[in-house]
Amino acid sequence: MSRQLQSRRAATDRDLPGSMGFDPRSVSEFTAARLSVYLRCLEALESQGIRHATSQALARRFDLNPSQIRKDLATFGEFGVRGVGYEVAVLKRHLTAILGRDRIRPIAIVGAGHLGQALADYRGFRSGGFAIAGLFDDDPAKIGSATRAGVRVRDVESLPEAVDREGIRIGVITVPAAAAAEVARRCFAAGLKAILNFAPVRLHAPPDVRLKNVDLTINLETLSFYIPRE
Amino acid sequence: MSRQLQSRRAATDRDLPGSMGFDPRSVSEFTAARLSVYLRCLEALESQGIRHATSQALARRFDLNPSQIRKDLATFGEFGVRGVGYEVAVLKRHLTAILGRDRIRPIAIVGAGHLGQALADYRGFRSGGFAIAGLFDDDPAKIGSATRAGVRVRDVESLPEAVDREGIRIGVITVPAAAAAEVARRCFAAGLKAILNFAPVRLHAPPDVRLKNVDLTINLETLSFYIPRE
DNA sequence: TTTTGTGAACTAGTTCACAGCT
DNA sequence: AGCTGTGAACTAGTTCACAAAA
Repeated sequence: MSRQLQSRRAATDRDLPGSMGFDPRSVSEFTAARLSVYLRCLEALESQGIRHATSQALARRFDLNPSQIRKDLATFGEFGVRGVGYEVAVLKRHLTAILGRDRIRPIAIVGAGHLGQALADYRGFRSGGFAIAGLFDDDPAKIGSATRAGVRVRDVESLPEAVDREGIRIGVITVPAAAAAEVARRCFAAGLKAILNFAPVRLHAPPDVRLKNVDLTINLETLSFYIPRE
Repeated sequence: MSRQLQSRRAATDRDLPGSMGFDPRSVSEFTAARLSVYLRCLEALESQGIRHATSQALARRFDLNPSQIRKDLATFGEFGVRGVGYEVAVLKRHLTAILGRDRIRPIAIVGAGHLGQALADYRGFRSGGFAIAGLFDDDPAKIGSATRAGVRVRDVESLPEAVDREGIRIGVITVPAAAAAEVARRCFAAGLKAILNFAPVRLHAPPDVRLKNVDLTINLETLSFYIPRE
């Protein structure tokens, strides 16, 4: 299964789920994450005035295999020219569309603690094509206050309305572990379709919501596992 | 290759690299990350007074397969009792030793921006057995100041000395993209053996240093890739 | 019985190697 | 000649299924 995308069709076909010619669910998370890396790289190349790149040249920048890159791209169409390589502008345009980077994606951050506030102020999100549409909390002491960079903390009760009005699809959970399950439920109920969870608990999402856990403690512990003990 | 750990040896053997009876390098990152999840779960079970658990019972808590758990554990020894299951205290003790959770691991955070400060103040690290040994920056305006929770910002020039004196092995990089490569070099030179990198650049580390990238923008973009576009 | 520990089977992800264009 | 696109081969990770032990 899931081979239906490997066929020799052009990227402009419009006969699969949605309006984009491919079904994202059949693309592995590894591939999706690499697309993001490729796009970032192409933006850099373009700003350096480089108009043209081969899979080999791209592969050297990360430590990746050239066929990996070609396979990843082939999932979505034929963007290269045999014997020549890829035109930076063309490939960038396609990846931009594939990743939805052509519009600004509003995100909601739930949990205005240290981490939530830091993320709300993080400039990398804006430059990455995201916008902090709202920072929410349920603590009356925090609601109405603002982060260092001036993002106002809103009442989490107003989340559904904000999601609705501002077309938010993506939520970031930065509440303590104990509150995470309940907050996740609120996010699902409000209509969010993707959740990045920083709380140190495994949440489980309904089938139409994509969830990714970024557990900082587990990341650190995994790293430290590999340090040789004397 | 790397099958040498699957044999029927007991967990107390001391004949492999280091002093712990197994070579961490031959353990996959997936397995290592799950060990951390298991240990956290066992701590919870123990505090609830539950003395005993089967792989099936553990598997139900996350959405994992019971044989996955048994295989993960079997990498390190035979900790269970056939027909019965695992004794929580016994398994917890072994995982605690395997993950090095039996001592407090000092970490250095380099980059005292929003994110670095938020991480320095994050209580989850402390409760997870880590201690913020130092928060470093090269900006004279920041050096000497303190985070909300009172962590002092130190001069990054003093990193090697701090690493040496305080036995720090783990570094967290939270500087802007442009500074990351140079900061990483300083971390390697100072003797850090594991790096958690939040800067949106792929760094490459010497072979004796373990590096993990946590790129927040790529995480968000990967998530948003799976949201159905109308 | 019951449940572990583990080869065997399976599935997913990566790399190879080459046919097919330019 | 050179590089893409892609089946085939390979490698890593997961799940199955059952012998071994309590």
